[in-house]
Amino acid sequence: MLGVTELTETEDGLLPEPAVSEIELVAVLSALADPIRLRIVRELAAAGEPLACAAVPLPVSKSTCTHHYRVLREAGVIRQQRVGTARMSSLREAELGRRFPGLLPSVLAGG
Amino acid sequence: MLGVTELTETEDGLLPEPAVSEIELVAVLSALADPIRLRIVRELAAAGEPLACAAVPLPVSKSTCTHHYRVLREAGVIRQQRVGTARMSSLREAELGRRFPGLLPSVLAGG
DNA sequence: TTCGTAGTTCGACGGTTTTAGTAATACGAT
DNA sequence: ATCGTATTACTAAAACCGTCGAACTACGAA
Repeated sequence: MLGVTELTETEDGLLPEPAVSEIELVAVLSALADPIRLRIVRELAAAGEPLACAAVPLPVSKSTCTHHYRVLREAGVIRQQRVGTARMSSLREAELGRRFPGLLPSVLAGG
Repeated sequence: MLGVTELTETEDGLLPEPAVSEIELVAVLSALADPIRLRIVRELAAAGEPLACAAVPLPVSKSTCTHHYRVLREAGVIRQQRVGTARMSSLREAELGRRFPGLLPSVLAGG
């Protein structure tokens, strides 16, 4: 079962995410090609530590917010973990850098 | 009128495109977040010289093909110029590199 | 146990994107 | 002039995406 994405939440509250080798370029680019998701990614990068969804102020409803975080997670851009009632999200910066070197930095730097 | 995108074709057959400063990150990412357009961009990068639309074999109809080239051009990723009956397309590699350093190389390198 | 907080799921709506077909245009060659 | 090639424009259908509200789950605190 090596390399297969978990379909259900693991015991430690980690939500399902693609393995590094499974991360697809088109999926990552699609995930990043949205102003709100880009903003989330930038906040996470700036924070440098896991952030709760609610910690990033966004001009959309909660359900839309959930949607955007899921797109990012399923693309392999972020990781999400249940901690109590919160979902702590963090950038998969190193893993992404391993799969697509230079991509995330250039996006984060980009105006 | 400096820095304003031309709305109509210029005399030398150059099709309307955004100025470097007008190129938007989200637009570029959206443009690249499609398998067919990514393929076009890769072929153009590999060729290193302007290519006619018809020179890149694609599994879609001609009109769809036109559409994808236009998306790339309007995002500022490629340049298109009429040469006789053909539209020669080329990557705006240097300009893109100036606006978003490292972005295109990382996308081209990515699996 | 009851309440509040954080977030999800579901169904729907509206707008955009992708797609193809058909007709039209521009040009080079005959 | 006419023909073939390359490509666009227009139109219309299908698929996709971002958005919301309402109902729901899960957890911690009082």
